[in-house]
Amino acid sequence: MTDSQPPAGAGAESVPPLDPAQLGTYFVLMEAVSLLQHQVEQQLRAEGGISYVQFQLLARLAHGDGPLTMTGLADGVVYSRSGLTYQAGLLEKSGLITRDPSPDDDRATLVSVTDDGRALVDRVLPGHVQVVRSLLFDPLAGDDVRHLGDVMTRVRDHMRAQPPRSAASRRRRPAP
Amino acid sequence: MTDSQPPAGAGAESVPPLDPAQLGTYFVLMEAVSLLQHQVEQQLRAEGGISYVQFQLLARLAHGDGPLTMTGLADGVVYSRSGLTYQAGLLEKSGLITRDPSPDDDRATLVSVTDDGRALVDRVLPGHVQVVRSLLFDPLAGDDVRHLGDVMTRVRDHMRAQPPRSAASRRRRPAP
DNA sequence: TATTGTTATACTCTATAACTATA
DNA sequence: TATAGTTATAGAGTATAACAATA
Repeated sequence: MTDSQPPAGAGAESVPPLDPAQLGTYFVLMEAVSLLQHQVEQQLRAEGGISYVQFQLLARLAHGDGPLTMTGLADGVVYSRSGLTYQAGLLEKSGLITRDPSPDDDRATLVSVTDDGRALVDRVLPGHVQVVRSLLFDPLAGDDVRHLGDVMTRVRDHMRAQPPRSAASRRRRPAP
Repeated sequence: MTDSQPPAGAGAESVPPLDPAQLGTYFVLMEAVSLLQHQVEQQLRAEGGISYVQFQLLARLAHGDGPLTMTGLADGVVYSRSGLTYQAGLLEKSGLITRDPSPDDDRATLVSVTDDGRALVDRVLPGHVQVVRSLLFDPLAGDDVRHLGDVMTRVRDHMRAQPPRSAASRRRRPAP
């Protein structure tokens, strides 16, 4: 945020580059989380036969108060309606969730975890926690954890506040 | 959520749960980065027709000193050999990289960026930087950025130092 | 024997568009 | 007209195993 240099190569000169600290932080953040994601996926697949997306959906239902609508469940986990329908279909087929019509809104579907679903989360969680602890928290001090949580919460909230670029926006039809 | 309870359902009682701060930090980290990844993918796809993986490969070659072997290029970006061959095939078909036999090691392939590849990186970078800045760095102070970079560097290095669970390890053949 | 890279194949996942039904 | 959800379908990506060639 000090002085801005013009970009070196081609491109819009209206966009100042990131300073080196920012660029490095961005790349290492993406790299570290990518590695973490990969290991976590391995653990979940090996011990529970589920993906991280499915784990998130189950965990959200298992730790929440009650059933969620499909839309409520999708929030932040899946970026298209059909994607959630697909995942919910798999989970339902495996007997981990149920889908029932909502009494309040006849358009909506209420999703609930089954006992099997809860059991699966419980079965997978210890190993999951172990992986996360040994990979993510092992090299961090308590202060680091708090600060990381604080920082990423701000980032998350900031992104959530932004109008999503392509979430609910319907595409305008070009003239046929 | 104050005192730690023993795991309710099935599972290993030898694995203590994460404390709430750790669990929250883990989830918000994954969520925020997932949102960021998604937006970044959109930008790269829209402005350059490439995925983030492809962008990483090109950027690594464009900012590095010279050609890399396939194995060197894969490092941390792709988790299977065939995955890299696939991506390299796409990039080569698009004229963004070239693959040539290595003079040093006749088994190896040396990958280089073409001028088109560099041009693409240059063309895409301003928008990329803009997205990253507005989504990730906007809500952060300079100290936050440094600390985040420091923390994630430690995490990355720690994960790299761990013996990878399934990277180069050959599967042992079960008795036939 | 170990390593580098490719191929074939199967599978998972995602997203777009069209559709139904309800608010 | 807008929203909730499903379906069909197509495309991108990944991983495993088998393979060839070189170290």
